[in-house]
Amino acid sequence: MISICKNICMSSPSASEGKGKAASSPSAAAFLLAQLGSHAASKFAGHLTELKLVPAHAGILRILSQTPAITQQALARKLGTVPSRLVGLLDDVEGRGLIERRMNRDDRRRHAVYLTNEGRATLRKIGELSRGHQRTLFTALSEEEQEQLAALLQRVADEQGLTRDVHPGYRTLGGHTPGKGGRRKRR
Amino acid sequence: MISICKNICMSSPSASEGKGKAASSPSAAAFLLAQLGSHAASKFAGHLTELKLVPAHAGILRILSQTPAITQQALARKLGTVPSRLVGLLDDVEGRGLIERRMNRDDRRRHAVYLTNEGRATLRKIGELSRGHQRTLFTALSEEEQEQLAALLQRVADEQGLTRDVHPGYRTLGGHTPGKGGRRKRR
DNA sequence: TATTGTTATACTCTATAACTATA
DNA sequence: TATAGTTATAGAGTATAACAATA
Repeated sequence: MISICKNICMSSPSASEGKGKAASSPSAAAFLLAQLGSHAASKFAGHLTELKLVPAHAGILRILSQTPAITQQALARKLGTVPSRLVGLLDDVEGRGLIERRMNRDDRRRHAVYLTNEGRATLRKIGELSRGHQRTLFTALSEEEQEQLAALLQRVADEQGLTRDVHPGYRTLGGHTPGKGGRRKRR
Repeated sequence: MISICKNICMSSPSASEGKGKAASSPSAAAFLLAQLGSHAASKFAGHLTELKLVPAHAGILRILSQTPAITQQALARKLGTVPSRLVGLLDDVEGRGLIERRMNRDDRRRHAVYLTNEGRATLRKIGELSRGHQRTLFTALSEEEQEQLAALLQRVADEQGLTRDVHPGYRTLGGHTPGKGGRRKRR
């Protein structure tokens, strides 16, 4: 299910530039961040396959636990994606009984999306996976150092204006354009 | 050239789980890492568009500067990709005069790939971009804190067995399989 | 027969735009 | 007319497997 596909992305600017002072490159931290972030995300996705879920599913479940009865439009906005993409993802998790689309009686165009009990149980399992993931990821650091790291990262994230809930994917790092599809006009 | 495509990937497990102690979630650091890593990689790719390059190009140039005369097979291995994919990427940079494929006289199947002078100049520009990237990424931190962060990250990366030169991409985090192509047998 | 570089192909993802139904 | 959810489609990426040249 999870593929082992790799992708060329960057290479470290660690090379020998200094005049002998073993100066670690000035952009080493940025590279490390990207490299480790990729690694962390990949490992997390791997853990999720135990539950036969992909990261996007987990993101949906979590948002639903925080914001029940959300509409698909709003959910798409929160996740930073387009409503059309949500359809299939919601189909996945609804088909497995993790969420429910309930009709809104006031406006029958809208669906209110809810987490089911099974969805909540799955979310708990995801939490357990996450904790295990975190433990194995940071074995090299003491408890205190982990907190130190988290604090530094949080400050960077805040300054960079990242939201605390969701992060966009890594899809189009290659500098390509994802395709300009569109339906044909029927006659 | 660079697309703004977002991708649902994870959501933070930051939710209210503790009993009031404002306990930051145990997997917050892993999430932050993934989120910031994505952000950093995306920004770096954005900077690279100034040079009309994608991250894979930069990775190739850098490896060539460290390992001249490398064969395409070896280069592919170093980058963690398949030789067939390298072909197009090398075509890109060769078409722009940044690299050269020279015929190996001893074994005419092999190409020795070299960086040109123009390629070296481009690599220097990439270095400048990287430094600027790093500066804007870590404005929130003092010089000392940046070093602290880099040290922590490096220890994690080493323990996790990541190489210092290249990192795999973020392509297949969605848990999909990239496609089972293959050529048709002629006749 | 094995290996190097290359090409053709299949499979996948993702956003766009049209579509249906409601308002 | 406008909006919510859906579907069909286009465009692009990536690994696979066959291929040609060489060993």
